[in-house]
Amino acid sequence: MRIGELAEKARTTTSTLRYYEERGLLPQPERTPTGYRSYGDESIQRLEFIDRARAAGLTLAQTAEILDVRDSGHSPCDHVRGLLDRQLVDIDALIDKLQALRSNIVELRANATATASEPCAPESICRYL
Amino acid sequence: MRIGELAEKARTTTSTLRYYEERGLLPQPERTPTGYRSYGDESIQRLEFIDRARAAGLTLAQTAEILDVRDSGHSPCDHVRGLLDRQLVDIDALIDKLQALRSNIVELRANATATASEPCAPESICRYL
DNA sequence: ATGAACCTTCAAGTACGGTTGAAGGTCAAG
DNA sequence: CTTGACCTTCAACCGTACTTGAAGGTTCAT
Repeated sequence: MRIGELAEKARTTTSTLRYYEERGLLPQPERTPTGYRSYGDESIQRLEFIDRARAAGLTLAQTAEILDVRDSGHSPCDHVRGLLDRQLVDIDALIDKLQALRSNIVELRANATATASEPCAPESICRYL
Repeated sequence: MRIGELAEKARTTTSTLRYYEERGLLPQPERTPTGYRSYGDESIQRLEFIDRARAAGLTLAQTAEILDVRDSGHSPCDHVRGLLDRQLVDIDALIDKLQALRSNIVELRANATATASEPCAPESICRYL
């Protein structure tokens, strides 16, 4: 299978596949005599895994780590559990931060409505902020 | 006031101030005869405004827009209200997305715990994802 | 044998908000 | 008159995940 066909089957682009290879997510594939990349069907599974990892919010670097562990013959499962745990902590912190930001904006917006009739002083630039 | 003093008063760095100038958030300041930037006290107010805009999640580009309106002699308040409204919509969408991601991770993690004793098949890479 | 559609590499650009470094000029104190 | 802290410009770098473009080679159908 050449790169275009794999890209289509994995619903991505050829540039992304070359990029994944460069980042170490895909192994260097065999080449045809004229230098074209040649992939086997297992590449589709691998790309589906990468997709699931992305859906779990893992970065390409984290995903590459998991694949490295698997490629070196070990089970990456302990590592994956650890990553998922850290993901949860990080995401909760981010949500908290966004909710604080949201509260801030809601308050600013309410204040802006309440005082909409009075003009802002130029030196304050805009008192709604 | 030279750039170092302003940076200290506004709790930032000289590089950031030069960067803000380049991005159009700070006007080009007067210069001393030897080329040093020379700022008045109003620059502190302006930097505090920029800080509040950042605290409301506005980008430097949006903040520069507001300052442009004010600098051209108009009140930016209508514009600011619009920006805050859009901020709220965007942030709500982002929170929703993160909560969906969180649910996904929680489910993956629960499944990982439940099946921790069974080894993962190599071709699935890791079935926890 | 020609043209479309595919493939190759390598470099650079995208958004975001700065930071870091090099190479040099200026200011105030001792 | 020297030392150290300050200032100048310009360019390149950070992380994230790609995309875009240039310049060229290959494959396949007609």
